[in-house]
Amino acid sequence: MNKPKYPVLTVMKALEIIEVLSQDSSNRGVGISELSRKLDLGKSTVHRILETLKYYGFIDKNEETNRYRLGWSLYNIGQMVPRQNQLYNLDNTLLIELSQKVKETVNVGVISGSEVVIISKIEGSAENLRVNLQPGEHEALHATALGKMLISELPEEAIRSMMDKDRGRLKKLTHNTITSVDDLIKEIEKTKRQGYAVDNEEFCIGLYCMAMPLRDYTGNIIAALSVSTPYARINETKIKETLEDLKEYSGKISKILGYQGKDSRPLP
Amino acid sequence: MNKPKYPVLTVMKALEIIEVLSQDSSNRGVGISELSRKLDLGKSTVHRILETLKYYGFIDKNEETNRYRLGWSLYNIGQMVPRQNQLYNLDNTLLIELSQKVKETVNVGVISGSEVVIISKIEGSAENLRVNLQPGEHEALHATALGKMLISELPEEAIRSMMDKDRGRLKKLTHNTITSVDDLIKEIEKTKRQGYAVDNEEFCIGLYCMAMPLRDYTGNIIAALSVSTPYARINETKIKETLEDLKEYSGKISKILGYQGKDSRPLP
DNA sequence: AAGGGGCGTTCCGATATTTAGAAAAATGTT
DNA sequence: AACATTTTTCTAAATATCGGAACGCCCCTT
Repeated sequence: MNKPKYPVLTVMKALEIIEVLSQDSSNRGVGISELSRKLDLGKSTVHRILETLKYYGFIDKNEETNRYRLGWSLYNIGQMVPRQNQLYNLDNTLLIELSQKVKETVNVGVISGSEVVIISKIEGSAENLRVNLQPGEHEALHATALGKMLISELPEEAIRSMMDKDRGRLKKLTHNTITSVDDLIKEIEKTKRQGYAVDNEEFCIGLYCMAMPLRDYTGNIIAALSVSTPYARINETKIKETLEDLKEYSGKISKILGYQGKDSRPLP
Repeated sequence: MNKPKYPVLTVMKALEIIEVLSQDSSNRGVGISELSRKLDLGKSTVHRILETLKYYGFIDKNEETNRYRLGWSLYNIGQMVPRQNQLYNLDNTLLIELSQKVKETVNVGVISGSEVVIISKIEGSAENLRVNLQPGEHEALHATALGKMLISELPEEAIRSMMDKDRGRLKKLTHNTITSVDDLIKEIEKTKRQGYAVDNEEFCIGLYCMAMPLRDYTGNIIAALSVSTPYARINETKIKETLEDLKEYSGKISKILGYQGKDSRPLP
């Protein structure tokens, strides 16, 4: 991010103090002089800011040791962040943008039981040929790109137990549907390797789908984002472009959901 | 808490902005004009502060809607708070203080499996007669004040299943030990009502203990604090005084651990 | 299409606030 | 007990903040 045009220096100092305190691994707290040295500020300045932060509960002062550490209001406020940035609160702006870019239908789905549920759908702009999945609809995990993506990071055993098999076979929806659990496991392996899932007329004849994961602040896949295209419009370059776009937007949305990199789960 | 003597007004404004954002239940974010009205600040002022906060990731701006909400650094920093204030990082100052006040041995214990583990011990100053429990030692839950306190808020079923019974009886350590699970349940009820637990020569002849809960930021009992006294030194007034002191210090420590009152778990 | 209201953003001069430093008080160390 | 280090108080100088005014933008109404 670029610097603000008119930064408020005093606020910056306060935030930097908070940052230093948050990096304190000694767990003993940090003293005024230490902060003053680290941030190159006058001791009295640091003192004044610390007292102000303390008044709001953002930091605590240990009266015995005269050291400061993070306070519980920061914890409480921090807890509000995921709640304000949940998937269901997301506005559709990004989805609409993506759908306009790829000119196809865009879906967001989550796992519910052993099915995918569509929680958002933006219709593609190419209007004559499109799929009609409505938000709230449940679909099979094994036959959709969303589904494959959603289960891709579950342990193999969990996947096996989720599949409600009909005499050991998965429900066949088209001639392309993967019906053997072992094959599905292999497909999931491939999905994991590639980082995206494909449904090549496995759910519905004439429909090609690609999906990528949406991760939240824990780093887990909590939803998936897909682009559904009529098979007729599919070709090498379109696939490549769509995957690029999917990557961009799944990344953007994950960022809003708090995903911060490859392995964002806080250490124990 | 009392106001700082020399508050930094600019920082206060920034913190108040954060507080207002954290109270936003619309999940749509808050705009500049709204903040400006709520906090009675100039729009440009709010704008400048928001941009500064954004630069540090403390808040996020939705470029589509021009609204601001809490940012993920606040979440990350918030996550550091419990880690910096864990029970195990607690300095012993308060325990030492308490032990000097009551002139007896003070213990802190947690549940491990179906036993109490002593994680801190401060020896009493009255030196000739004292108990010798070392930190790390495991003791029975049903025969100690710490143990009773620790299980006091568990569901009855959990307590029953924790008690490893010897033919339906609890291990008898002294003639006072509670050996029937039903009696223990009744004792736990009493403990809950009183808010403190007692071990009246149930663990060891000649030893009287009182314990109170240590709660963390979730409001749960994560540890217990006890005072152990040789039976010989026990009398009505001493019990009363000790309970007062235990109350004061268990409160103080719980506060450090983030406990914020009767029901501190943040609302949904 | 034009006008009006709301909003966010830029910029600037007045001035109120912050700042550093010095010094006092408190704390800890030799 | 004297010293060294830290925190806290206080003040005068100056800097950085503030709100107002103006601009541009978007949306809604007329």
